[in-house]
Amino acid sequence: MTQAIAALGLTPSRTHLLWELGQRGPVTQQVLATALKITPRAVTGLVDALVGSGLVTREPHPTDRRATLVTLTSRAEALVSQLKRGHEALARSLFAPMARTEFDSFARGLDGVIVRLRTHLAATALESQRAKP
Amino acid sequence: MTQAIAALGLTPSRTHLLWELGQRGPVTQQVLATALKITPRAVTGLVDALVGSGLVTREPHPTDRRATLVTLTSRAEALVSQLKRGHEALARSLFAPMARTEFDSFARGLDGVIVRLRTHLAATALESQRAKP
DNA sequence: CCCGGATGGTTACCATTCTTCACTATAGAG
DNA sequence: CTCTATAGTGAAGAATGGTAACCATCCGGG
Repeated sequence: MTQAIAALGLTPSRTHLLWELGQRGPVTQQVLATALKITPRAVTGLVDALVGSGLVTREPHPTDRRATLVTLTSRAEALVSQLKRGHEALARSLFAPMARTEFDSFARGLDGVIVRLRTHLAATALESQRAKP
Repeated sequence: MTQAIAALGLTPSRTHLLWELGQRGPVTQQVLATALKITPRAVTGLVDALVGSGLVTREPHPTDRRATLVTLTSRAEALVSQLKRGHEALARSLFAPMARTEFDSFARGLDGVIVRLRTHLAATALESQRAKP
């Protein structure tokens, strides 16, 4: 993905933000911070850069004067839909050759692994929290 | 992995370098650059930091006076084997619950996906090379 | 109504990772 | 012995992300 992204003159993080914005429509930077799993401070920098590139605008929030709504420009919307098409094409070329039953059991296996990984991460996160205070 | 790594007072990149060094034994920085898929210049910085932490030493290459051999200290070796144990334990907890046949077909499916992904990457890499000159 | 705590965003500062370009020193082929 | 390729580094900078301090605004309980 990084290759295709760089070809469009974007960095991975900025693209990730555009992608989320494409999924959710205009949202506050807090929402973006949560979606991207970064701090609100980091969102500020990414939005600054994208505003500078004319891919995003900051609009005032209609009811909360503290917040800003980040919105895709039409240029960015075209770009995001191009990314989405590329993503779907890649996914198809990776998984289409698998037989249906083969794909299903593969997906089930992967689901199990992910569940166990999440469990493990939650457990170790609790441990480090207990180690701090 | 990043969590477990930080708990040992290491950064991800530096740990990756130690890991590779653990797999290969003493090697030149060129070899490390290739293994880590970064430029030789970046290796210099990582090795500098690890020398500062007493985890690695720079030894002169026996036959090539331009090159240096990067070597793990005993402290780093203990640390790497601890990482390896953690890695194996995690892998077991993720995959052990799968039945043998289930695991086999999962692994086969994953292999296929990876092969197709590599093919795709190679193709797009050629495209961007053709676009440059 | 208003006061105090919570929330949204930003300024300032720093660490990490990695890159490109220029340069030195050594190897090795012809 | 010269010419080129290779190993490593200095300088400068881009991108990503974090913490701490701070301001403006929101909102609920007195």
